[in-house]
Amino acid sequence: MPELPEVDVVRAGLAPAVTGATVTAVTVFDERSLKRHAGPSEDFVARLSGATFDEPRRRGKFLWIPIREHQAETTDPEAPASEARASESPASEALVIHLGMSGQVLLRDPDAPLDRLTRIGIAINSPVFGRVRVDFVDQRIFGSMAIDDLVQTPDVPDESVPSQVGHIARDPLDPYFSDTAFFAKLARRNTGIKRALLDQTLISGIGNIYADEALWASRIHYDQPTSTLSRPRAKTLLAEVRLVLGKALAEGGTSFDAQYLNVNGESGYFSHSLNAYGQQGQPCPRCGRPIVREQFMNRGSHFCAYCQKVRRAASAS
DNA sequence: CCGGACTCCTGGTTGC
DNA sequence: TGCAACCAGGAGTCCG
Repeated sequence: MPELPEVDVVRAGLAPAVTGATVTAVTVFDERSLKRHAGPSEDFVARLSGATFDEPRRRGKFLWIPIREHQAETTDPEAPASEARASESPASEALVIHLGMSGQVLLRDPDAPLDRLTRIGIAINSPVFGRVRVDFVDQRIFGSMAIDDLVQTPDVPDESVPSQVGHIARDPLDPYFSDTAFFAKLARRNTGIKRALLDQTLISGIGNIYADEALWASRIHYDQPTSTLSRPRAKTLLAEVRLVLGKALAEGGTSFDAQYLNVNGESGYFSHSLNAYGQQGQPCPRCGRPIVREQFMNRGSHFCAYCQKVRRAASAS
């Protein structure tokens, strides 16, 4: 399941191909992949056709490509075409991409056969790559594409995000992420730490895999109450989160397959380096006792029952 | 505010 | 061999 590193590999892989590219054709093969688009597929196609893309952006697991300008007929017949043509006007809309559980974005030769699970195909004319196809492939259809309005963020000038991303917190690799604000929110919360790590409105980009990995590295039990985490332990956890995300990012970047122009949402896993996730029954790399798997939050939690125990708050009796 | 249940969804795997 | 049941969970919603 793509988390921040995988999504960022996709962003980085898309950037050289789509930046400055113009959309020449859009095909929606499965409307269910437009579940985050507020409108019918015809509207999606109309708003995307003729669009010119800006550099792709990311927050947490959300990815979007700002639309620099639009050369298709405006949907509002009253609007004078010349007014919307101001060359330096900031993008007001974006193509929003969420990979969900199984989404992939593939850059393909225009004549390449369609993957069986392609849900949306976008043909573009790229200044660098020429004519290519941007295929959205998604087996389980938890992912989606959408055209959404960009809205100014409240805390950083000249920064905007799609309206549907507005509630998503900054991710720990975002330069404007506030560590102290994060610690303060953790202390105020009355919930378990893994729940908090997976709460995209508190800290974004972390999914089940990297939550388990960061908790293992920090020797923290998934259900440790956030309010009982000491500041040093919370700092350690955040540092381990950044470490595990950064490491995956580095490995994902290197596994990028340039020959296929294949921007693959699942290519970034550093499966060789997993210490806890999916390692049930395997010895804990630290103490040798078996990693266990428990059902938690409707998903698997992998941890070392010896290294990672719920600790009482220091003030408790 | 919190947590649990439920929804979306299907290909690959497992089990009979 | 064949088919059904099961499994993976990101994110949103609803309810108690």
